[in-house]
Amino acid sequence: MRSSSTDLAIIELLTAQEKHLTSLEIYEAVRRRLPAVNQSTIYRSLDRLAQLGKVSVSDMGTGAAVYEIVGDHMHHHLVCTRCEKVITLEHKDAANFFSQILDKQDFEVHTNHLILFGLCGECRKALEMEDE
Amino acid sequence: MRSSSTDLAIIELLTAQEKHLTSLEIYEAVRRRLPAVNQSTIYRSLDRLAQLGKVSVSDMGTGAAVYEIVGDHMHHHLVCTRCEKVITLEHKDAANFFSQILDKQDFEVHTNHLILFGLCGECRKALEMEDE
DNA sequence: CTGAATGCAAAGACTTTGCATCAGC
DNA sequence: GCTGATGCAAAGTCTTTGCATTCAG
Repeated sequence: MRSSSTDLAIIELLTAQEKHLTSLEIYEAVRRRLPAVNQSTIYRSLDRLAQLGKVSVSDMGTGAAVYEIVGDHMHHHLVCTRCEKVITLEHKDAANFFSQILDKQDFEVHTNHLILFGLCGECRKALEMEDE
Repeated sequence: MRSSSTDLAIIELLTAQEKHLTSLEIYEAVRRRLPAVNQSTIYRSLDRLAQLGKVSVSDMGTGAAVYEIVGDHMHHHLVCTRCEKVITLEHKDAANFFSQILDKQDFEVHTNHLILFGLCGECRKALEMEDE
């Protein structure tokens, strides 16, 4: 049916990719398959998919939201603010932290896609060199 | 000196408040003291203060960034997505998580103001009632 | 005088919305 | 025909930028 053509294209795109994409990146990629697609359709489709819990939306503070498929294997991202590298953090490494919060603060964290900014090892070393 | 009048007004405002404010809220509050102040001045001032590490900027996914004073006592926020309540999470409760990431992933988290979304205890109970 | 901060208005980036149209049931 | 998805264009929101002006030192 027509209703799912855009949704489907997005789902397949995000499933094939393993990283988060901006709406613009998604728009450009989907347009290769559906040349007539409009950007507002992408936004509407993404909203729908987010509502259904099929994609996650995060704001990385860059002005543009990023979208990612919600798979069975939940994970988070460590973003290096110097080299922009994105490192995956397995959910199990955060699960303990989240359950501690539930115990101590009686608060159930729902964030299904945590993004932490900082410095990766290489950039830390590079910065140390610079300081000398 | 003139250079600090806006900066100072913002610092004092954010110090008096204990929560994060949007640039618009800051603009409107500062305008009560400095009626002629321009919104772009607020943005430039906030940039400056963020650069100096005096305020933290976070994106709560609402489209508008929120700003908060960086005090000596670092903390994070748990935001209930149902009742909008904001709970403070002491940094020491997150420090362990961050140092684990440093050990395991060789990544130094710089996020000085983490915002986690989820459900507070009251809302969890309320939702359980609804389900019955 | 010089450099930094400001006001103002315009531009920019990202996203949403109103309305007519179109596909599928 | 009805319902939901789409295209198109306009508007909206938040933020940035260029340029002339103003202030402090």
